[in-house]
Amino acid sequence: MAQETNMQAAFENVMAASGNIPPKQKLVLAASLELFAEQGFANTTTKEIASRAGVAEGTVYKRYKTKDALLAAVLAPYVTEVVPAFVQDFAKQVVNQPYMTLHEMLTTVVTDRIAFIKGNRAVLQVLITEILVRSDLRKQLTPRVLPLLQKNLYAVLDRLKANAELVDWPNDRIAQFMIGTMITELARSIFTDEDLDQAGPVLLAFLEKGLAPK
Amino acid sequence: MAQETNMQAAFENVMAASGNIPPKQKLVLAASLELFAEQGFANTTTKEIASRAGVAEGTVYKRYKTKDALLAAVLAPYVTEVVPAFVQDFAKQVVNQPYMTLHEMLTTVVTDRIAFIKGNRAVLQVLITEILVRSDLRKQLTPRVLPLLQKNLYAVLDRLKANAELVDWPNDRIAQFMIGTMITELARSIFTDEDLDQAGPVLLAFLEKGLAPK
DNA sequence: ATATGTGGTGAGCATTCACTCACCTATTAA
DNA sequence: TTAATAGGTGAGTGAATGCTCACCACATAT
Repeated sequence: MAQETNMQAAFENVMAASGNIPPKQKLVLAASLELFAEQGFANTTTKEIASRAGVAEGTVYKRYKTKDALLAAVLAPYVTEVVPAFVQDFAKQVVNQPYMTLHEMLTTVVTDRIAFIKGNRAVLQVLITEILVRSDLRKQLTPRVLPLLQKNLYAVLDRLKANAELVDWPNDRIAQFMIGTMITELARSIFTDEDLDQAGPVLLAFLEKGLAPK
Repeated sequence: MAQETNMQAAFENVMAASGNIPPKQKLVLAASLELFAEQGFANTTTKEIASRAGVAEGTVYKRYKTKDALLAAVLAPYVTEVVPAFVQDFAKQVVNQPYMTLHEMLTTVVTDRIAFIKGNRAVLQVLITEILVRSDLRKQLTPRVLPLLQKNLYAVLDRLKANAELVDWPNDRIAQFMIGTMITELARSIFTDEDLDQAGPVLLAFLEKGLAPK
């Protein structure tokens, strides 16, 4: 499917952007992400990171001057590249197709996002945790994500509402339910460690019914 | 409304149980909760707690021997008292009323939970954050909450399904959507700092439509 | 050959922080 | 009056941890 291909392209962009990074530094990044997801950022020591990456502690600090910079380096590509690419990708698929139905749109969103969650459980878990803990990160992220939603998603929602295909609620509420429902699936996978393959149709049906006009 | 009264009773139980606690220790608990919610558990020092509570650092350790014990003391009453009382309270209202419709049940749940979220934003934020970070807490909590849901909520769901009032999905999926949708409202309030007063009807409508039979 | 730069190392430093302890005060018990 | 107990204090401590730095290895340029 086209959306999956494009999403993978977003990943590969990140990987390509980290092409200049020497191999041991990649190990450091990978170990950081793993440990942050397992134990949380604050409960992870740089010594642990070094040991899991199989490098000396000095190596951890060679490129990333502080532990915070390391967290930023792990999350930044997702915030500045993957998520925007993801949203704009969605836009390309959906915005320019004026006859797309609610069902078709939700199918796209759900399919896409489930694949995304599957491929990024660890990063997403770290990101959500740190968003809850660090109010500065919250304030940094909001102006980056909100306009993207407004310019891409909201236009589609307005059109569907005009066609009486979508319930007449404020766009932020509808986005809340769409994104929130997807995140319940992430939460489920964190709790149960179960795979997400079966989830698609149910999530889709729940959203489609819940967001149908009255 | 009856459910709100009962829920307040649950709060008061906690407060009453902490009746033996000397006043300065209550200040310590209150300051801990505030700071944990603002900065996260790991980013909060015992010196900060002491200073916000207006006591000496030794006082913090008089009753609670470790910082972890302090976190437990803050969360425990909610895990062992408030949440179970809350669920069983729900049971009393709903389980024994065989003619209750989906609409009535969801009204109860949504009304109740919104009030609960409003009154417990801080604790819930700390609880969710720590659940994401500490896998041990996750494993400790699951066997305490799951049976409660199964014995109380699931019975009602089964009956509604039998009456063809509720969509025929597994109970855990339905619970996921119910709880998840409520949590999206908590997330919204964390992001926007907006009050939750207006949310009730929309959440209710979304759930009711989403969970209606096909 | 020499110099320069990049990536890597790990012992060690400075600081922070959870936690302790000897002491104080006040209330209750004997 | 004395003893005992409980709550409170804050300077002090040891361990942990983020971070540095002098040094090494190797490649490329001069």
